[in-house]
Amino acid sequence: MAKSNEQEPAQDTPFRMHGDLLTTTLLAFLRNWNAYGYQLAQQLAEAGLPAFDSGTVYRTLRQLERTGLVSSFWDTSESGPARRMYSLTKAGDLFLSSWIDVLGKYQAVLQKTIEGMNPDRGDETAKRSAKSAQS
Amino acid sequence: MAKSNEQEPAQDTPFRMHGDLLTTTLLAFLRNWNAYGYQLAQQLAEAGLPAFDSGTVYRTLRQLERTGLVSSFWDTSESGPARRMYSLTKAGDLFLSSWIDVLGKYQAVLQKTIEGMNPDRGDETAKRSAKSAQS
DNA sequence: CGTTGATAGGTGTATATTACACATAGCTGC
DNA sequence: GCAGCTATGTGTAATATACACCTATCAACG
Repeated sequence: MAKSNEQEPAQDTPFRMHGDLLTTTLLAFLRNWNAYGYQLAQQLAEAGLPAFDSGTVYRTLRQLERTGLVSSFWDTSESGPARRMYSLTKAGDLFLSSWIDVLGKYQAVLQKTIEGMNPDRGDETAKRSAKSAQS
Repeated sequence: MAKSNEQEPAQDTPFRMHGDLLTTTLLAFLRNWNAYGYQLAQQLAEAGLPAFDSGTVYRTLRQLERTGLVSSFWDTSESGPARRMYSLTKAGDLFLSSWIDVLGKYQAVLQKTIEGMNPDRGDETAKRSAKSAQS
């Protein structure tokens, strides 16, 4: 007993590669310039982020609009298909700011993990089980 | 026309505060030490991250186990209710590493947003609409 | 004119994830 | 016994996502 079944290769990694990161990143882009969905989807790809489904991008933008974080209007000034131009609202800006804070906290936690956070030198070979002596 | 309906206060912010961040953070904690669910949920809270539902934490851990990123065994060495002790598998370690890279990219994007990425000085008052002259 | 291809914005749906409420069980103190 | 903390779960409704698919505009080509 007390045997951990190590190393069985992960079946298929059924993880969503995204989460609120899509929402946050879209708002971030819109903080600098107004843009339309097709363009945002491209910027996402160019930024080296994992590929997003364009349908998801469009749907997410509409949802952001429903909740008041962005606003949009049809732009027919250019030739070609009409574009729905989005811009960040004040509420969206506030939301983004708070989310950037949260993201920073996650980053801090992960950063500590990478560096090996224990001041008493983390002994790699003998992983401590739990934080033994504490409280 | 072409009027954007600004400032309508967001209805209720129906956003999940988490995403794969929970998965990633759990794996990150397990990289340093083995732990059980209750403990991990506490560490999450102590790290200043937005509160997680404990049920979600437990469910996520089981799911991580199903996919082979962590392994577990019942620990009855201490008094009190039995604990399911988790540890990171090799697959989990690899997965975590790649995810930290991805997270870094998101951070980079958001960071640029904060700093005001345009070298030509972003004029706050006159937000450029789209990346006008380009291509 | 017809068709192809790029641009642009969607929808339907099956599956996955999550928050919320609630359930179970061990153990301690009274 | 029983209240309360520890510890781990489940049921379910709401939400989110990937994948496949659809519509429409416009430019170029023959």
